[in-house]
Amino acid sequence: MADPLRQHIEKIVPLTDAEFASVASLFTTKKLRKHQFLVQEGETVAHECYVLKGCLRAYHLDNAGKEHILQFAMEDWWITDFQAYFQQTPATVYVDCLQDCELLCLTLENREKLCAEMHKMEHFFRMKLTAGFVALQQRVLSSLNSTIQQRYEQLLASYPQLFQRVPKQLIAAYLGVSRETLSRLAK
Amino acid sequence: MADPLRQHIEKIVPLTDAEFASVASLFTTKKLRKHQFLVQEGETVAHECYVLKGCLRAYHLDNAGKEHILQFAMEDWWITDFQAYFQQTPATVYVDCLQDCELLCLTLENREKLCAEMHKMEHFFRMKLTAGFVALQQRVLSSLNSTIQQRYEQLLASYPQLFQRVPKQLIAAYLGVSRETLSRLAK
DNA sequence: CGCGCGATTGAGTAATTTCAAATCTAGTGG
DNA sequence: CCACTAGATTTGAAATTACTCAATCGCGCG
Repeated sequence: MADPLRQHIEKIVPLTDAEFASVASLFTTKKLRKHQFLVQEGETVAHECYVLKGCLRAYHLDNAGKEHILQFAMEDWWITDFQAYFQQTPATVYVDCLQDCELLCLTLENREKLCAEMHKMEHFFRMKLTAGFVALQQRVLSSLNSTIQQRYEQLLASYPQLFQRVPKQLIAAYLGVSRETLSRLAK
Repeated sequence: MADPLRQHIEKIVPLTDAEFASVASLFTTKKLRKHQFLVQEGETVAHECYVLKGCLRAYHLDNAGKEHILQFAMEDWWITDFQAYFQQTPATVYVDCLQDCELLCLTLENREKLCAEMHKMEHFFRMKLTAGFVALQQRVLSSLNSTIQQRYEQLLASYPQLFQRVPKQLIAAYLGVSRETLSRLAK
């Protein structure tokens, strides 16, 4: 049978059945409906979550009440307020569901336990972070050197599924332009 | 005696003398003068570098000939074209010296060897990546929700030494505004 | 002294935002 | 099946902001 988490991990490190069982035992499942919050500003953040099903976003609410989207997550992605999670500080962003979701949740304590006890899993998380780091650098770079038009097209080319699942105004809040401007660019 | 690299690593994991010796043996030193390149676009990237002395920047040159600065690095920081280094693809950015520099260089092969053979070092690199990931998310967020004025002030507050060492036009190229606009904001 | 680099200033231009209104779309209940 | 509604998208026009281009200023160094 296909276990998405196992497949996800085994893209990077092979696991025996026993190893995977002990990994999986540290996750808890969570189901949330559309519009429910996984994280709210000011809360402590207990988990990072692997998305089995659904679509979420992490966003910051500024003083003027505008939402700025830091990250989307769909199946096979991870999401939380990573700063608050890793540093165990109060959340500065909201994470909510854009669709009904099923998640696998891991506490920081269990994450560190996994890393300490299974070298393979520390390797896995390091590889995931490496990819995430590079992706974020590319995002910073594209915000510096690309037009909004180009960034819109790159996003569309990279994640076409995203455009089927979320309204365009959220794409605008991710790219950092007003929905009106995005609408005019998409022509 | 103070070995900066050892102190840097031991902020995260303690090492015996023998362990540090085997870590250190995998680094090579490199000295570069101001204006010399550590990485040029199109090259393969052999090393990531820990900065012992000096100041560097990683920047992208766009079609119009404008420079967009992805990262600065000073003493106790790491720099390279991380995408090209980790993925072993041709460099897309330039890295050059803003001052005379002394670097400790590590190949990807040796990095992976260290991680495979010393669990402690894989932990070290994972922790560094975690911090880097969070810092990049914060940079993305601040580019979405803060004015240039605020980002300038935050940068000044976080890295006052940077402003002593690099011309303001490079700060502008890092923040993503023209030097004229930055000059007007700094009042 | 004069050169070169960096920083500043001014004026005109281009792009994006804001605000308001109109239009479109999907889901709901009758 | 149709009307209604809420949310999403589009359009228009004015206001704001940053950009470009050009000129000037300031300063350290040969």
